[in-house]
Amino acid sequence: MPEGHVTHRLAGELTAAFAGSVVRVSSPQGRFAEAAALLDGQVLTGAEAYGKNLFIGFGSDVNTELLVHVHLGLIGKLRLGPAVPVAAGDTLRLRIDNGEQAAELRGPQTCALITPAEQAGVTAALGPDPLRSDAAMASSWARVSRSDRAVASLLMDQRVCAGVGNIYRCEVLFRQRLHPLTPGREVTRRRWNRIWTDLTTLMPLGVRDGRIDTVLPEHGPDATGRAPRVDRHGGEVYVYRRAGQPCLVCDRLVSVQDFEARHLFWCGRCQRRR
DNA sequence: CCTCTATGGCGAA
DNA sequence: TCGCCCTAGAGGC
Repeated sequence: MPEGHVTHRLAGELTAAFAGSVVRVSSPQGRFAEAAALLDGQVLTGAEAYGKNLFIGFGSDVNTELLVHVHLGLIGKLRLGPAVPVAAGDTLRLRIDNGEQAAELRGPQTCALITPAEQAGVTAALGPDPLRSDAAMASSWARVSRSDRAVASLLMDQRVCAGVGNIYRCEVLFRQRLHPLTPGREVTRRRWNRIWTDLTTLMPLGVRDGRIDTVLPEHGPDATGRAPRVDRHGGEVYVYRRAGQPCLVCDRLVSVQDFEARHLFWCGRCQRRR
């Protein structure tokens, strides 16, 4: 269940564990069996993340390099751990094993064998990724500033900025005190700049910690004396999945609304259209 | 045991 | 806009 911080963290873990070594590749569940057989016994060259997309490279020769494109979707999981035998009937789509450690992929939206050219096609369709040093935020501003769509919608659009999901979207809008339904056209360049900068602050912390924490120290349990409110996803947040609970800043009950097939959370007092 | 939900995105209508 | 896809954990009975 990933936003961009998860994919980037996984890319680092995969590279650290497997880069440069010959690996066994299999698909116990069967859906990726043909491709897995092709990769089995090859060298894993490294892994790279772009937004919510993860690319795992195989092959010793640049000309014959192949990549596994993984997108976890809503429910996919990729875990690294000690190599243990696969249980019968396991839902394991992809397994990578170097004899010591194993990576196990379950429930992905995408697990496909692609060429470098196809990878370039995937990334070309994505907006700048706040977690990448090559991110050009100007391209996201260009889209936002001429859109009538709500800023909440634009933030989730991977063509606008890659890697942001529902938690980061709701939280960054709270932190910047911006109402989620503000049309992109009404977002000033200065304000979008702050949103972008905030994402480039928050998301690396998510990669480092493996969880999304967005609450500033002055609103946290240490300063306020209240109990920490850690969401099931593992982090402490202002509004995400806190509907009906008091805002950590103003005590107004947090609002929720279904919006484009997702839950949108915000504080009706702290967050204004502007 | 069943039902619901979830950090997502696609294609059909 | 809706249904659907993939899986696992939480909660209800």
